[in-house]
Amino acid sequence: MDKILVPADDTVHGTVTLEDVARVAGVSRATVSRVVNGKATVAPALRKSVEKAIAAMGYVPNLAARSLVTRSTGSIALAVSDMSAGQIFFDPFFGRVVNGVTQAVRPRSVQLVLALVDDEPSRRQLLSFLRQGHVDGVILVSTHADDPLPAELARAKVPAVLAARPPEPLPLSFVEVDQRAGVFLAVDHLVALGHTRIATVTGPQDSSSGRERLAAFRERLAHHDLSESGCAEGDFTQVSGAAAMRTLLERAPDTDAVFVASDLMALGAVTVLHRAGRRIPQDLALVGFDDSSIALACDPPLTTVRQPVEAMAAQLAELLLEQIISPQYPQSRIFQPELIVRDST
Amino acid sequence: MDKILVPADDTVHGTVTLEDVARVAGVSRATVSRVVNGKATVAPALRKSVEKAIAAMGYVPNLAARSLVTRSTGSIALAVSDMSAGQIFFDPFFGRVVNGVTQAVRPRSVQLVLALVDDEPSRRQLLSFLRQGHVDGVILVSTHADDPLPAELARAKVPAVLAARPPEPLPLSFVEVDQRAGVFLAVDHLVALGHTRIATVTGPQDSSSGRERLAAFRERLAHHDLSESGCAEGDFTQVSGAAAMRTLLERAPDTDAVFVASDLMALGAVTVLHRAGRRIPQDLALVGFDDSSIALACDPPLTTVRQPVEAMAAQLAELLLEQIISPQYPQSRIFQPELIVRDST
DNA sequence: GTGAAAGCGCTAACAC
DNA sequence: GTGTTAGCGCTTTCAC
Repeated sequence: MDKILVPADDTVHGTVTLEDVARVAGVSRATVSRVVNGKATVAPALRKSVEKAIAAMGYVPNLAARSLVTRSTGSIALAVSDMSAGQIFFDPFFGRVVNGVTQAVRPRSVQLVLALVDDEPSRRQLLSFLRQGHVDGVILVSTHADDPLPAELARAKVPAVLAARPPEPLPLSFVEVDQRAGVFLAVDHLVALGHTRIATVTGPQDSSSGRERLAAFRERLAHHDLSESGCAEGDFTQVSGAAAMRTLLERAPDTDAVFVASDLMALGAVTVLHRAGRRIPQDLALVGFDDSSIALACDPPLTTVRQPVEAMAAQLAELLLEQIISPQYPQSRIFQPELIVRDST
Repeated sequence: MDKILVPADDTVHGTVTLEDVARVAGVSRATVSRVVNGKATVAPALRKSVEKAIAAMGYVPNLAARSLVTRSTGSIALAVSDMSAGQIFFDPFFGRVVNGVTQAVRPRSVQLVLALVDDEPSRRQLLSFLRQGHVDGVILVSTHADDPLPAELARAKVPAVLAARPPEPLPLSFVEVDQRAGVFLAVDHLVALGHTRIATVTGPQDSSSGRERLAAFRERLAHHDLSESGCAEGDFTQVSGAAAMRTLLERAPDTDAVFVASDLMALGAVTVLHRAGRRIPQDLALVGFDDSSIALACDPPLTTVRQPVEAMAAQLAELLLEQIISPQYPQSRIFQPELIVRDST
């Protein structure tokens, strides 16, 4: 009884139960539960005294107990599946995803569980974690095309949404940027500026975005009756961008413009260009992809194709949350990219 | 009964319970529980048949039920508290923290819940989340010195560890890099190179690391009988680093070396220097702090003070996990930084 | 070594 | 409107 004297702030969770509150407030557990969950059907007077008791006792509901009966946890997982998931945060792109998802779920008091998957054991661990029902669903950011995870999620019937179109059709909702339109924007811009010797630094060709961007690049060049001046593959890292640029400089020295498939790789390319004494954009123009914070870190600031990542991430959360509330047919949402012209072209 | 025929892969979590497994294996729930939790006291024959039933039925334990009785969840929170928590991932520093923590908890099958705190509501939300016991503890990365969160965590008696020394003494374990030693390394290096007109771009002075680095900078300069050539405050962002560098160039044009309190700010400074036609390191030498991936993104690659962030993050997880298993006296661990000499000095 | 039984704290019918 | 009651699926004494 003297628990009432204990200030709420000092209360260790789990000490005070619904039952305790009910006893003190002189009502039943059900009534307290109704008040806690904001159900309308409680007389103002009772509600008042329950609220008082709750405050006085520092009552905090036990999530495990609640979730045991409601079969929902109030949290979702954000899984990043990549061979080098540990390096993933070096690309500000992922920070934007985390941020977008966080902002979207916050008003609903949904928590985010972060899972980095970079090998077989960690994949199994994630799968079993999901099956144990510790989260209500999962947003999967999977970068390589042969990742078995999307298919496994579909089979496991875990509510899931993907941050990209799956390589093969899967009964899963996904969100994507119109890669093709984005690349067209970049190429058209370069062509309009009068460039004719256009090369590209591609993303890894075992990732769908890497592949799609390269295909679109070639398609658009052909559309303009141009052939590619050069092509070097990177893996979306800065170092690989630098290496690819060096290759290009060597193999196709007369290139006058380069479409680089990510801003981070473009940053690597910029450094190589500086060292080689090539001025940007006078000697060589550069267009990136993403419009992450890295685009502004380039010198000169990078012209790039903007993906509305935050909005896409929010949409991802949206789709998942809907899916969780009531199972529905998989849906997809395509976002349009935008060309951001800065000083590198 | 024909559940046995259902392939494990198709099993939706929650369908099969301990009880079901027990019935099929012809044992009691207690025995199944023992097998699942790897208790030794089970006859090999029974264990065998239980395992068979589990596999056949695709049984997955229900975490909520388990956690209701064990009062532990198998997950911890990583909370980032900052006015601009959303921007936090633009600094690769935080990626390293996430990565270090992830790697450390993975072998123990502990999950990571990410919480970004950037305003009053989100702070209250985190606090109540922690009190509800949905995680067993929290690692707090708090950047500003007047953050009430550390004290609140201590009062709430939530197992917690801090990624930096708290401004005022608190009964909480923490991990930190020896800021002073790191700055000394940087200053001594510059002095040894013959620089005498040394300025600094500081971190925000409402953050402890920002303050400590500035204080150490001045202390070490004095030790060498030097006075600072200039001082401009940034907020650890690239943009602020650029602005601060511009200020310095204007107010103290004869500066021949600058200690910049973070790599990201140094990146901003580099750009400004290029534009101003100052060569690095011939006209002006630059030393950063952190050794994040940004240091290599600089042109020239940045000499910087390396914080062993991954190791620190792992230690943080370690301390928290120990704390959770058995409450102990708060401990602190100090890590030694290291000077990484590259081409900017 | 194994099983029976008692809850963990909560929600949701269902009566009143 | 409000209380009573019956579990949710699991772990864990405590007998056997």
